[in-house]
Amino acid sequence: MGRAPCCDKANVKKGPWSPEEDATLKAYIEENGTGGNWIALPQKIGLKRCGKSCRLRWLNYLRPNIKHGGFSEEEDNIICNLYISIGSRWSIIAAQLPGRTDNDIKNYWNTRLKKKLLGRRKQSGTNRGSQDLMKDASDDAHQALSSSALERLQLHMQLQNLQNPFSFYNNPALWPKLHPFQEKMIQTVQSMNDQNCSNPLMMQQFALPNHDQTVQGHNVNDLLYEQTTGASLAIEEQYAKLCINPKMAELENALNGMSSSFISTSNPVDSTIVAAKADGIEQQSQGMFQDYELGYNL
DNA sequence: AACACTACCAACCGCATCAGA
DNA sequence: ATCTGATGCGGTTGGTAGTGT
Repeated sequence: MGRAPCCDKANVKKGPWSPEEDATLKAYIEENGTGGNWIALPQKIGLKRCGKSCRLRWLNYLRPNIKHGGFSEEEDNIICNLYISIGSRWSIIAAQLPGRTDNDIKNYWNTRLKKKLLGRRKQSGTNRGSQDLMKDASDDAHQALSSSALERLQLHMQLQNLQNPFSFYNNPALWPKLHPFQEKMIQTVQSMNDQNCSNPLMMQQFALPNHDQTVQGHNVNDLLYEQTTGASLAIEEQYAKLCINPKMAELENALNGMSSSFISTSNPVDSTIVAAKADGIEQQSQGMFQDYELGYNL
């Protein structure tokens, strides 16, 4: 069966837009608006284009006040923070950056910003061989962990100021006990690596859950995001424990009320973000523990 | 000069959600 | 409550320009 196509593919032009097409579309929309019907629009103005294509062209390129390229440092920071916080919800991120489109931000992230930020840590490493091995092993062992989650975790850790001797991540004594399954995975990886690959940060990656998962209703990356935006060291440690060890859920009582207060007060962006966070927490709190219980019982 | 490789970005595709009948 | 078409969104692809060999 399959879904019916949105337009007659055979009679629709694809590929780059010509200046004439741009002018036709722009002139019509500026004069009449979209009429609330993108599908009918191209036929109305004599364009051999799919309605979706017209919409995309208008939103991403033709509409007024669009900015292309030249992202500022401030915009980089906003994108980075929001990505860590809510993931690849480009439309929400774009809503925080006037003149930017979701497509533009997505492209910018995927082609430049991600490399700029994640590349920094790789370059600063002294043992590339170990890191590569660890990365490969991580890829194999954690196929289920989305690349988005890994990126966000890597970014988060960078933002933790890893050189800080008082950082949670630089105090192994503070780390919670790992799950036996996680221990085993780490041993496997270590055996693959003849050098000392005891980088605790990589180890932490094995233990951290998917970016959209939650611990007893606390969205993991919301918690991580709060760490990056000034939560106290004590709270940071508690949250880190929550991320790493699902059995630490009894901490929930102690943390009760904390998540709702930080979501409502400490996030600098608008209510859209707050709503997105709340939505994620609400929807995913159930699945997280089922997943972990399954994993724990393996 | 020619080829290979990489980076960038516009556009496409398919799925999810929304809105109205 | 259900169905259907329109719209929105995010992942992916393909073309092109730039750079290296």
